[in-house]
Amino acid sequence: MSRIYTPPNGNSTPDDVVYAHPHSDFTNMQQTHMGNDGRFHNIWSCDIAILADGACAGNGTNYARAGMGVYFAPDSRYNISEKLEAWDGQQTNQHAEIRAAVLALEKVIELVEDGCLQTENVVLISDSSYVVDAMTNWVYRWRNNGWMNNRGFEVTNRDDFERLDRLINILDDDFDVSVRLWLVPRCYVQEADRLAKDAINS
Amino acid sequence: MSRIYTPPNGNSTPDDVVYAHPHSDFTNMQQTHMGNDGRFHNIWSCDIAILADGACAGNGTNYARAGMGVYFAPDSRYNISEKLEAWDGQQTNQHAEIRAAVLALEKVIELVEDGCLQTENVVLISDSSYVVDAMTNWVYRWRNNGWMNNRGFEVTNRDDFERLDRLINILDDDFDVSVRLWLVPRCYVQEADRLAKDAINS
RNA sequence: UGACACCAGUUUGU
DNA sequence: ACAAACTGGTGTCA
Repeated sequence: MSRIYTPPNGNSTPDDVVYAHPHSDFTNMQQTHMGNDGRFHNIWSCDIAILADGACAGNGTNYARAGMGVYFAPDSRYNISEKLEAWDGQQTNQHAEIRAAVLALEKVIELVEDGCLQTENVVLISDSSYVVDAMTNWVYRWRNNGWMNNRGFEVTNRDDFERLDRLINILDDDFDVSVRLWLVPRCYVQEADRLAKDAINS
Repeated sequence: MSRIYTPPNGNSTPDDVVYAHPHSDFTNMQQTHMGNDGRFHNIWSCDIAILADGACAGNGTNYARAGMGVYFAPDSRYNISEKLEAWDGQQTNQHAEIRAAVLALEKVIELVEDGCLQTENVVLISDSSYVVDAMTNWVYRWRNNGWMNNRGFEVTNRDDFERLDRLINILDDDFDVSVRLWLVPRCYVQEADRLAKDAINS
């Protein structure tokens, strides 16, 4: 199945589609359930949408600092605001964008394994055509050509792209969760952007 | 004589060589002279350097639009900014690059015939190895093999290559002007690039 | 296979 | 206004 998410109405925005969906907000959930860790969690059996965004202060300079934001819902305990550690790869905007998507799907797997989330469809929302195009178009070529870009060099951030690709396949194969990506304008991922920037300034 | 220009110091750039040369700037010229057209022109007796560049918006698409830029000096009246007309051949980057060189040398001949330029050495500066290699290497074979490329097909843009080749020979034979070509990185032909792009967006 | 151009698009920043 | 980080493509030759 296609990894591209297309909203029911072609012109729909996340505001229309996600927030109109009663199941998109974890925090409004009243039902709780004791998870494998002995703590109470909300239980979901629904389609969910997640915002992922990266930020990088001083991008392109040698003092760049990158961070990732993953947003499930207002004040959700599952939201992520994480710095990209200096030892953990290049401090670039692109790297942060990919890594945000990775964190989002890793969290989904964690929640599903924990039993506190039951879902069949995840929509990963990003404003990065770099990430969305990579996972919906380019990756199929890359898998066949040894991850080479048009200029004959190895694809930058290959490790994280492979990781993201693998996560999508694992969710599909092992958990029956189909992940699709939705490319949206910047203004619709502000909550995740906030979380990414907060991580940088902490 | 070789058509390749090699700067005195192998690592020199146009910035080093051209702009350090006091005669490279038409606009600083104080002496004027009435030309054949009854108008006043600057008179030169010097070696000159000219930047030529082509641009092509949407190159490779069916809505491509190409333009040429020729740069003598800041705000020189001799600078050229010209669109490649639709009826005047293929709208491609390569075509524009060659045509820019053609326009430059046609302008030189015009100025020399007008008597407003006296020169023995012209350096035509381009960032196109396609054009420079063609005029400094490949053309000698092409003249002997009926303008065939390696794959046995006729050389693309043959007409303009022949025209350019002829201009160089005419300048040499009829005007005692030796033309040499200098291949430089993109960043050194920005002024001509600007003129080419301006032509497209007009 | 190599090289030089010419573009298209997105994000991140100062 | 500038630049960096990234991808995709064509135009052409050897």
